[in-house]
Amino acid sequence: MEIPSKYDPTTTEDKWYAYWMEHKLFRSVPDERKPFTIVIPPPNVTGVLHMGHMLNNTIQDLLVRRARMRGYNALWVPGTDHASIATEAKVVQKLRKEGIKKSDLSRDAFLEHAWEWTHKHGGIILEQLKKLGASCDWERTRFTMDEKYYDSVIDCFLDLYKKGKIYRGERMINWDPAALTALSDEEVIYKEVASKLYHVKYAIAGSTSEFITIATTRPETILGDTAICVNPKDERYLHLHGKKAIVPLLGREVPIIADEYVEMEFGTGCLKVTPAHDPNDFLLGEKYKLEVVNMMNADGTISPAGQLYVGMDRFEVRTKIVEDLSAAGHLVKTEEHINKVGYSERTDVVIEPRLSLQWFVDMKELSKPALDHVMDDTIRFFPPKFKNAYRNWMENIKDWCISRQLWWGHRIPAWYGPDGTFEVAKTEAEALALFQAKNPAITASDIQQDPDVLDTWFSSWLWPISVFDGFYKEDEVSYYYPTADLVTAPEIMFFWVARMIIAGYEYRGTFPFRNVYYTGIVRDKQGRKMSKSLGNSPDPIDLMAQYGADGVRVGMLLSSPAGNDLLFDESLCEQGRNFANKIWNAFRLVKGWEEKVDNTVVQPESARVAIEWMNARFQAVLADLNDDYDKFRINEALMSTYKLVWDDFCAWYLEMVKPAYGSAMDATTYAATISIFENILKVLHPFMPFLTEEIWHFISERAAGTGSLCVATWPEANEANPALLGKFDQFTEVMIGLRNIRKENNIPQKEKLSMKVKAANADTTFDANIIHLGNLESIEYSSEKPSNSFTFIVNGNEYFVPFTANVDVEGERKKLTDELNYTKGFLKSVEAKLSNERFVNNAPAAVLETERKKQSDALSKIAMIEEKLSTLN
RNA sequence: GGGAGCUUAGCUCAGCUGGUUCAGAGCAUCUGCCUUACAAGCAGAGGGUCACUGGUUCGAACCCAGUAGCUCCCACCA
Repeated sequence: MEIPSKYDPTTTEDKWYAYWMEHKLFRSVPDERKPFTIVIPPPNVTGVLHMGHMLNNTIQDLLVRRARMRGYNALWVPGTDHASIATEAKVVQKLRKEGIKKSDLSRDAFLEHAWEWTHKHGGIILEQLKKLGASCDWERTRFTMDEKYYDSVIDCFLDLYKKGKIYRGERMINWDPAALTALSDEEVIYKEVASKLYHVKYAIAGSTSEFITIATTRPETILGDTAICVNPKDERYLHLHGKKAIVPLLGREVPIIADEYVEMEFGTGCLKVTPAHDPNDFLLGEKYKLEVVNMMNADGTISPAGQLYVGMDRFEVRTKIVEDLSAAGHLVKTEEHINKVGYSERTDVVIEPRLSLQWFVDMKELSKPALDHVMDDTIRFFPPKFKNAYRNWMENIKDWCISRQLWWGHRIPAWYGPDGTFEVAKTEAEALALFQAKNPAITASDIQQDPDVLDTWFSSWLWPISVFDGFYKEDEVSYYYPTADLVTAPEIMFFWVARMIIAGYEYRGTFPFRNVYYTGIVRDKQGRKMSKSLGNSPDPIDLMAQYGADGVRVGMLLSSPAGNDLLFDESLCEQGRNFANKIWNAFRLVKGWEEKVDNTVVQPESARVAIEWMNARFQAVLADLNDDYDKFRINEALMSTYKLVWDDFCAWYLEMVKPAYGSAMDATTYAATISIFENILKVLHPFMPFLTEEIWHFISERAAGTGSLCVATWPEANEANPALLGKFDQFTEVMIGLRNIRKENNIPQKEKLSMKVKAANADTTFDANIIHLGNLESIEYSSEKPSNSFTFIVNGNEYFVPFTANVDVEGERKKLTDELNYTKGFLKSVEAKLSNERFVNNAPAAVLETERKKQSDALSKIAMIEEKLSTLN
């Protein structure tokens, strides 16, 4: 059979993914095994795969595949999020392109479009995840608007309402004038912008000469002014307390009040108060019973209450009113000013603080267990530094505004009667019954359901429960919940992670996941966040086509410790691809031996030792690997595996057991090599599932399905034999010594050499390999020190390779002299330490001991080198 | 304004309890090799004031204080 010298992932990947699906190897149902569960952070239903997903899902797949191999009943639940505002925005945009305005459509007609869009684009991302190799149980794919899931969201609302945790209230909320909806605080992004601070003077009522000057960045809100406020301690304005000011352009008289809230140092120390359009002003308004003038419409235009500029956009008005103020002589000056302005996360328009009736969740009590159990490490954060931010947020948690003025989502189960009262109920019939209990005359046509939907996160916070229909049946949720690990981005720690923990304690009485692994942000080489608008993000599908899914997986994991941003560079994928190719070629070599196996050939000593060592080495790395996984040091686990394969297995082991060209191989060595290779494939599998599965089946016939590598048993941990590993290190040093002699003196590898050893610590374990790999005639042990030889020292043993024909004796002398000088310098530093009385008196015995050993070793080495120098002639 | 974190080789980062894993890894670079698994490879080599300043200690990349720079999170200074 001819195997190509380069690994070709394209056909392999599709073949094995189909195989895994066909044999339902990712399927999980409860059984007697211990469960290991991961729920996917559901991507937006109409989203496409980006690099962040790649990183995130590669890690999840890695964890779940390893757990599966370790005998857990491993389940990775996939699904998508309806992403109410994001999806609705996309649908609105698409309709606009077709010349349809949302406002022209009925709710039902709009939802029909939205579902159509969802069915068309929904699940693309899940198909893309399959390309990556994601081992999800696809039969369980959930959507946050599935019928049952929808029900659980509504039931959760009803439950919290009954518990008095949900209330409706008029609050200052963040209003998105483009999407025409309220946003939670977390959906507002503050950006520093260069703006202007306008100083505007207001006349004092009853005086023609007196003025008071305020400073504002939003002059258009002057239309909503109902007071002027100064600090009571501010001596500049004492004389104005209790007087009234006249709002420019409008001529409205407003009170001048005094409150500590005003900073005397900022601006003029004098603040205009617009209770309807600023959260702080709103509080002042409540405190001083001020009039509330709501001068802005939902879309950011001026309302009739503003009196002037009615119907104009808020930003046009800003320009216009400044001109008018200036013309009327009210503008004192304009300063450049940097301030922070809130933008909508989704639509990127400036948020308008707006007074409105919204639904809220009272978070104070609900969140308590969620705070405590992260702080006491019941739920562990990786890296733990995020506990700080979490605590900070949880300790200052505010009520959660959960209503959104959108159509796409879970509709709020509240109905309003003709008198404005409301009832919360699961269905309209139930609501009607509640109304009729109070007033039998009310009919269905008298009541109307709240038009708003719930915040997306009000559904996704139930994800770890509701994917198992945990609100309705126990069989699955009691088995799979709490889940094992959650892999997500720190950006959604408050949006999602914290709230899932809260819901978990509220509805299951325990944590939703044991570990939270926070990935970093995938950035480009210059450290910029990858984004569509910058165009700096490669298409993951293209990448996988180019480097193979395994190559990209390795590339993603090579340099991404938890919580650290990943500076992505395609060369990482290249390295991943090269690694895949290396493994492939190791396989080709081993496969090539199969037909050379000869039962009559006796196993060479060199191979016997090599096998023993390789097994020990494997065990040592396996121990590290398991430890790295436990600590979520994913990139270190990968690097250990990388070195195990490349350095230990390929560079050393395979060379040690490789039979001479054309020679046969003994059966024992071949079998052992296959066994080692299989173990290596197992630990590689979570990183590179496709390639390893391919080789696994090339190695031998496997039972259909059950013989798949992804359900093979993770290698058992055993003693590593550290003594042998130590001897091996010594062996490699001898080999390096020999290679250097050849290299420096241009002695071809083909030329056989002989070697003599004056051994202080004779150990012949690896001699057969030294002869084999070093291409030596022999190794002779003697107490003699042969002259005219190349020499090197390893662990107190002196190695001599007699000069061959054309030798540079001077060069050899210089080399020895350099080494001598270095060793003398080293000795000097050690002796300086040892002659320091305070060191000798204070350092622990063990440290002292090693220093003394260093000293004696250096002394004997110096003696050896000097002696060798004297034998050169 | 408050908080957290970071600064170690050209790049990305390890360095866990202060001392034999103590100055490391991978990549990149340079040199020599198409050696019958692999040039997507092999054999070697160079490269660091551990941000800076001081302190503690017999001993500091590591602990403490300060300084500088960078990053992130939180917060309504108009």
